[in-house]
Amino acid sequence: MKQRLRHDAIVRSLRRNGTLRVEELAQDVGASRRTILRDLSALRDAGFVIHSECGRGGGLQLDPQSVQTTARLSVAEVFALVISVSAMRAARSLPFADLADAGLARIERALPRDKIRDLRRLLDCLHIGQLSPHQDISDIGQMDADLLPAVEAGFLHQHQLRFGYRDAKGVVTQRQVEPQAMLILPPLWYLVAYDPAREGFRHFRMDRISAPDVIPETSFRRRHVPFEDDVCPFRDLPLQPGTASK
Amino acid sequence: MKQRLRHDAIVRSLRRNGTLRVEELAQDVGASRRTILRDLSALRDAGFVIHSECGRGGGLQLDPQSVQTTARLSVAEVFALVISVSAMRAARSLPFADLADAGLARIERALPRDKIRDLRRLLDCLHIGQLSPHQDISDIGQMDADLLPAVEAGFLHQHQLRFGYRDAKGVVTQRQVEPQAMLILPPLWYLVAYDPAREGFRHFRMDRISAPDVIPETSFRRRHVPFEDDVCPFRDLPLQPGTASK
DNA sequence: CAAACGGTGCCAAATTTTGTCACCAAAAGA
DNA sequence: TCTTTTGGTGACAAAATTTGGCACCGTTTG
Repeated sequence: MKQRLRHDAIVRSLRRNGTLRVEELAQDVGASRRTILRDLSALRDAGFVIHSECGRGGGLQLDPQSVQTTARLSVAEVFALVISVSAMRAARSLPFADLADAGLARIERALPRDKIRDLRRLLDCLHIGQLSPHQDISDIGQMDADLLPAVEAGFLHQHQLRFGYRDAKGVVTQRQVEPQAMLILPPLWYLVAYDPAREGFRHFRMDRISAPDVIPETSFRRRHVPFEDDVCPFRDLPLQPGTASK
Repeated sequence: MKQRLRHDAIVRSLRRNGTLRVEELAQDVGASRRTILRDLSALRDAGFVIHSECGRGGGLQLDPQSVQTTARLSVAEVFALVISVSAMRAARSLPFADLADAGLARIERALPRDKIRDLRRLLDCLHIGQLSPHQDISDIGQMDADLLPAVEAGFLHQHQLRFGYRDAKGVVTQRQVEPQAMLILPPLWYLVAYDPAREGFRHFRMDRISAPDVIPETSFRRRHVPFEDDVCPFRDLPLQPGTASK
């Protein structure tokens, strides 16, 4: 049997049986005592907490808190998760915030270095505030599936975005703008951008943007965005406590 | 060099160099052409999208969208992530919902089977609604760190919970109840439980619960919880679209 | 057609993993 | 104190897996 599979089998067996002796475990997964001991060492290296006691009545016990899963995530998925959970925390509706943060931190640590930098830069662009109670939110639409990648590319490579925008009256106009920030006024998300043609900042509701497109030839500098007083940058919220430690 | 490490090296090299021929890649990571081809096959199995073109000017190219991370998460962390992102989606403030869901689905698939069942049962206990605008939310406190594991154990094993509860006037009473559901009225979270001593259902704000404790000897049956009309079970929301497919 | 390139099957050589055995350390009884 | 039980380590040969080399196939491009 392959090493990896046996490791999984050991974890399963320990979880099922509570406490086991090495001999029993060896018989259970069909491997020798020595191999089991080697595997235990590897599993402990991998982060599983396995208590063991010598002598009569001794045995092995897997700390149920340490049962782990390995999941493969694409970078875009990680971004989405981080931003979603961060927004959740920002909205202060979060009894599981610490645990979720710990999970995020672990996911984040697993990212390649340059992607971590990208993620930080994206989070730098995020701001959050309170929606005015007078705002009409009855017509929230679906966001364009291509919007996230486009906005992401726009932010990270400082490229202008072109898209169609349908305003509150339903009139669609073509825009070409410099993306400067994203603003969350739950439950609405806005793209805050500088429009060179109109020489000023504009807020675009993200569910009203259609057919977004990155213009690779373009480039621009980041500007100071004039936010309202009650808008707070995401990075000022205490995020990912796990990243600092270790 | 170990297989796993070489696989990582291949991904790194492809990401660095954009497009490469098999020969070049082999030289880069110090392995033979045949081994590289075998590794490529394994990587594709593992979910990496690697484009290849035959003939002159051909070569390999890693789809940057598919760059993946493997993260090890504890089960509690997965629960916290799933519940957080699900709540996010329920609050309808979610431009990245689909991606985050896909990530969650992948994480969920990686869980051991019985833990998936536990997760489903936990989600079954979750309900969400709208907080009345008259509610005073100025005194939201920190949730007890022991509460989540206790509530989880209570739900999953049908054990009663004992805890101290501080009501709106600041008076603390001892309770021993049957946990029946969790109710989210953003930004507040409530434990909905049946109190046998008082013969009725009670809502407990989770940030006002202290010193929670599971009473393992006890057991109870699930009851039909009388919810308000605007309260909706979590499971009725379209969750984890990825889990159904495949 | 020939050359450049990715991809596959096969098999012996290289490498890693496994099992056996001897032995140590700690805990629990007798 | 002595014996038994049980986790843990080192060494080494046997077993299993991985690797490299080779021949060969299919596709694309000039």
